[in-house]
Order: sequence, then structure tokens, then C-alpha cells
Amino acid sequence: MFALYDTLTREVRPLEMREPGKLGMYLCGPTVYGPPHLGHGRATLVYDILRRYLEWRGIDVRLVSNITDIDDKIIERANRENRPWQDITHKCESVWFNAMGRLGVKRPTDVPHATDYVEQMVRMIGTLVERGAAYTTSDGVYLSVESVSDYGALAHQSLDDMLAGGGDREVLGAQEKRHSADFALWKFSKPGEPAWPSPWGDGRPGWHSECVVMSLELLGEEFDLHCGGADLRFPHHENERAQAVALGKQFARHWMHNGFVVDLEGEKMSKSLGNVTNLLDLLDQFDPRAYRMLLLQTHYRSPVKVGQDNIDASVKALSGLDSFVARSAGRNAPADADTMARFVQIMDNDLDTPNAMALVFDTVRRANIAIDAGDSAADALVGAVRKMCSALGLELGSTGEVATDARALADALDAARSAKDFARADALRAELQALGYVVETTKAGTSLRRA
RNA sequence: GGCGACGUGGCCGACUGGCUAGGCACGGGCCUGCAAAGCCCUUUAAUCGGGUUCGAUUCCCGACGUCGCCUCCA
Repeated sequence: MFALYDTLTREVRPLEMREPGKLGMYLCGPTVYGPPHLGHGRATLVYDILRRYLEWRGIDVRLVSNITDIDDKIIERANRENRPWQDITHKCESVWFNAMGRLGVKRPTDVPHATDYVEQMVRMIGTLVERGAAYTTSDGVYLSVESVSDYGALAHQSLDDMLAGGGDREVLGAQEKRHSADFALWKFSKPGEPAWPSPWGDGRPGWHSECVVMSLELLGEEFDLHCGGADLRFPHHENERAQAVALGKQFARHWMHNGFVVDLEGEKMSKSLGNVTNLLDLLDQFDPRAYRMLLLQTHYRSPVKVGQDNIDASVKALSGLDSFVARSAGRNAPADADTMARFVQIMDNDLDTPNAMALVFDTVRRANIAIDAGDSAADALVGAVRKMCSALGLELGSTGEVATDARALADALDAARSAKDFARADALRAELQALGYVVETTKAGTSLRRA
């Protein structure tokens, strides 16, 4: 039974499915106004790993992940750069999916856009107003948090506790709000801003009503799992939940949050701190698989430090697995059953990927020993390594093709070596290395792979 | 001020009340024309102080330190 930590109950508990064998999960997607950063990369990778693993286990996963394509930040940028806001959202969305593709993240089964659900949001807000849970001010429509008896359930803080603190930040619309924690569901537009009609005045959606509307519509009431970064826990997810609760609906049954990406000093990467690192830079500079590798070796709830040293170590660990795959090519046998049983047991325990990777490396070592000893047990271990890596979304081996002229150089190198013309052999080897290949010269001949 | 998380070997990073996590680096060996690559080996670390226990890195209390949230960066 697959068990997962639930942010709401603060315990690892079985992930129940309304329909056994079918999981409906909602992942808060990006607001498209800029390039994806490392935090986005982590979240999508974590949930991609979860999704692939569950699918590998035979579960039919429906992953709904939204694109928030209307938001203050988008409008700000459009004004600043003096171009249509759709220009920005379309561009950013394509950059987003391109980056996700490079990370090996599968496209969600559903990618609903906020702008396609504005009418539904307006209807929902109307219901909230009718129920007395929302009210109008001069700048928009607000949800009354006092109408949600357990507001703060995800943050694990009561309303009083939250207000007791040193909230020294700006409080939007404070003068007219009934409670300073009340949040905007609808924001009236200023002239020239994108706007949709509503019974209260033209405007745009406020605090992520799209997530509420789309998750309930596509996955249904009381859907199985709601996911996102720990940074979304409060207020984003708390406010989503508040809207659904105020609506009288059952919302997500299980809440999952992944940990932060921190910088080298251990501080959270955040736009407000100005220390965000662009995901595209990471993808350009390193093997795109390295980030997945690093995250697999870190528990999803722990903070992860993304820096040169860490990534380097992951790249090298990956290279070790690649050479194992190369070395064991041609061995085809069903995966070792004991190893796979342990793998499942480990992964079912709150997605314990660090331990799963430890098992992978351990199995590699055992397989190598068996190969060297000519033991036939090797094949099943090789099969287990491949199967585990594939369940985790780690693609091994096929990193770059070997060009035919490089292959010719390698053959010339072999010829030089057998002729004991070592000066020429060394020159050829240097030439191949300069072309970016890892050159392995063995008795059986020279093998090449991309560095 | 309130709520919460965390402090592990050279670095990163897990699990765990007693039994070697793992990766990377360093070192040793095998292989090799020499290398590189590859393979194997490299057998005790847990901020501090109390407590519970036969036994604590693991549970409890306290101190110190780091970090996060406490309303629009998501």
C-alpha cells in the first residue's frame, strides 16, 4: 500500500483512492510571466517521479496541472514592456513546457488555463456571495475567512495566532475588509487592463479561484491528492481550500508538499530575496538528468541545496550508472524479484527515493561483481537496475550518438595499438577526447561514449 | 512575539532505539604498452547539556545555532 505524508494531518498515511486503481491528482502549475526557476523544476520533477512510480505500479493517474495565465504580475510585465499580455503568457508557456521536456517531465494529462474558466469562477464567486461567505468592497470581492471555521488548517495556525505575529507586510485592501486575513476573489480592473464581466463589475480573478474551479470540475469533489511546493501551503493552498469549504464542498483528501530549493547559504530561493536561479541556465550547463538525480538522492520533503558541487556529484553518479548500462548491454533477463520487492517497499514508504537510489547503487555493485565472476545471476540484477531506473524516470545510457568518423578514429586507434604504434595510438586517443568522448581502450577494442 | 522544521563523517545526504544507507572526493588494489575509463576494497560520524532506557544519532526536556511561515514572489 502506497503511503504518503499528508500536510493536513501531519502523518504518513495510505494514499486512498476514491476509485481503487485510479488516482486523481492536482498540481498547482506556473503563473506564466517569466522563465521557470529551480523551485519550479523541483516541484515538477518530484510529482513526475511520483506519477511515474504510481503508473509503473499499475495505477491510472490523472494529473491535472493548471496554467495561470491571468495575474497581476502578467499585467505588470505587459505594461512595463508595452506589449499584449497574451504575448507574454503564450511565450512563457512554451518556454515552460520546453524546459519540462528537457527535464524528462511528462506532460500532465490535463493542462487547463485560468482564462478558459473565468465564467465558472464568476459563478463560483456568485455562490460564495449568496452563501454569505463573500462580500464586495470598492476594489473587488473578498472571501470572509471567518466563514471558514477551520481556516488555517493547512498552515496549522489559528487566525488569532497568525494575526498575533509581526505581520509587517502590506495588507491589500485593509481599510474595507471585514477581517485583515480576508482575501480577494475578484479584482475590479482599471481602464486598459484585461477584464471579464461579472455581476459586481468588470475585473479579473483574485486568489487562485481557478485552481478550485478546475480541480473540482476535472477531478470532482473530494479528489484524491493535491500537490505543490511547500511555498504554496500558505496562503495559496489555504485559500483554495477555504473557497471550497465555504462553498460547502469536500476538497482534496490528501495534501502533499515538496520542500524548498535553498541557495548555498541555506536560504530559500525566492524572488523577493533575488536569489532565484533560472532553470534554463541549469539545463544549458549540465546534463539535464542531473537535477532529477540530485532530487532522487534527497527526500522530497527536505530542503535541497542546488550548487555546483551537488550537481557535479550527481553528474558523476549518473555517469557511473551510464557506464554500467553500457557494460551490461545485451544482458536481458527478468528483474530480480527480491530486489524489486524491496524497491516497492521502500518507495511505498512516503516516496523514499534516497533509499531507493541506495538500493539501485547497491544492485549495480552486486551485478558488477556477478559479471566479473561470470555468475549468471548478473542478468537478473541488471534487469532490476534497469527496471528501477525506469520506474524513477531516469534514462540511462543513450547520451549522445557516436559519430561515424569518431568510430573510424577508434578503429584506427585499435589498429595502432595492435601494431604497437603507441605514439599514434596516444595521438588518436587525444583527438577523440578533444571531440568530447570518454575513450575506453580495452583488450576487446575501444569503446566511446559522450562525456 | 506566535507556529513549525532542522543541526549526521572531507563535502552532499538517508534510514533507524541495539545490526555497514548511499553518492561524490581522498586512499589502496585489479585491469592497461602507459594512461584514462571501468571494476573491487576503503570496516564507527551524528551541536551542546540533562533525562527515559539494559542500550539513543534515533524518544523527552533545555540551551545554542540555522531555516521557513505568520496575507499577494509563487
